[in-house]
Amino acid sequence: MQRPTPRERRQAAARRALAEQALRLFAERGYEATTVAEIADAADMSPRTFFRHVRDKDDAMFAADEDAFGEVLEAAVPAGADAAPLARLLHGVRALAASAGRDGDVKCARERVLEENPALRARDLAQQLRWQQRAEEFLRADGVPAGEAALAAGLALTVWREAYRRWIAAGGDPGALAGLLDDVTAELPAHVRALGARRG
Amino acid sequence: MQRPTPRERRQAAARRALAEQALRLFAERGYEATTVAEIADAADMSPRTFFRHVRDKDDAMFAADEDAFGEVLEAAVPAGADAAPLARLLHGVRALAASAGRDGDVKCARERVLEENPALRARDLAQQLRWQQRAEEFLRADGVPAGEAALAAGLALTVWREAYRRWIAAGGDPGALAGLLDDVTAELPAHVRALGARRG
DNA sequence: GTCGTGATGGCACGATGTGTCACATCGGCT
DNA sequence: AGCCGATGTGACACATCGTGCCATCACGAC
Repeated sequence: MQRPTPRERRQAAARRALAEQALRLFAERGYEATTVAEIADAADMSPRTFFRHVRDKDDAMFAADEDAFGEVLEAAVPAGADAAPLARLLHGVRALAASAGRDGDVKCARERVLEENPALRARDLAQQLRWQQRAEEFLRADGVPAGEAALAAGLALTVWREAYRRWIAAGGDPGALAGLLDDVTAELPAHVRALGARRG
Repeated sequence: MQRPTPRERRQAAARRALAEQALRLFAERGYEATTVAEIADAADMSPRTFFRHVRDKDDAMFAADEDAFGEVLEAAVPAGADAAPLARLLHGVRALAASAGRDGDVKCARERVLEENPALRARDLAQQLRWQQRAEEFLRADGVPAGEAALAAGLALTVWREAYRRWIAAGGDPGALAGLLDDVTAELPAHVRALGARRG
């Protein structure tokens, strides 16, 4: 977490501007109806420069978030291989909720755009998969067996996704995400217990 | 399940040919290096007709599977709202394993292609999300509350994905998928129990 | 055999994404 | 201050993607 160089600062600013303008334009006139030239123009750069900052049109909307999330998560997962893997990951997810659960209006608008555009939704899911894989590697680096780490990471992501889904459905009240996360976590045992109790 | 018309038969044959040739070409020379014109040519149709059968280049690879999977799953989920939601879904998933766990070589090749091409992986994840949503709707149609149905669907998909991942990692032995599915299911209680036992 | 419906192919077009070169701008250096 | 290398930016050309449009062809009904 050393201070960014001027170069990095300008690049980050450009990515933020692109993400903001892309989300705005996608929400206003739709994803397909928005051209790269328009996004680039709204962010004060040439179309050619647009592709220097982001990989493609989809990437523009995700350019901002990609940096922060992973770092927040990994920094908040407590070390110590004695605790349960899923418990450790959920601790990190809770910290992520505190960070991500603030500007609910923007997140709701973003979710509306994702809902209407399968290509963007797919991109979002791919990003979530990368988080899951990073969480899995994190556990394995602490000696957790591969299969156990992968399953724990998958479960943690499922809990996060369901809590986030409920949060958006409820309007994105600031601060409510953490409580929903606890709700979903508390519901896990019931699902699994009922599974084991099935037909003796 | 009425017999298909000649038109539907030809269309299905075209989609199968496209999926087969697309997977082959993507595996041979890479996704980016393969043009739509080449896939269309390998499947004996003009580029223009290519886009009549599949939405875009990505879609060519998924054109075949999209039909079967969902039907198999939904047909195998037992009705009866008295059983636990997750148990019902996992029963359907087990039937899916019996159907999908056969030609492991093709599935491994397919997975290699997905691993090397984020765009295709994203498409695959989007398809999995659609399955999850269909499973959720299926439960809700039987009176399961929304939140419970969504979480159960998410958990079922997580179990499926982890079992499938292990199956591919182990080489895709025919018939081994069902056993891995049972393994992962059996590991669920440990993760959740350890979660509850954490700090009193 | 003829006609109509639907599938196909060919053409043109806008949009996406990349290679390449030229210019501007910012930093350190004397 | 003035120079100079490095990096960022713009402009053009280009291949590919995906679609609208119309002409053509195959197949079934009569």
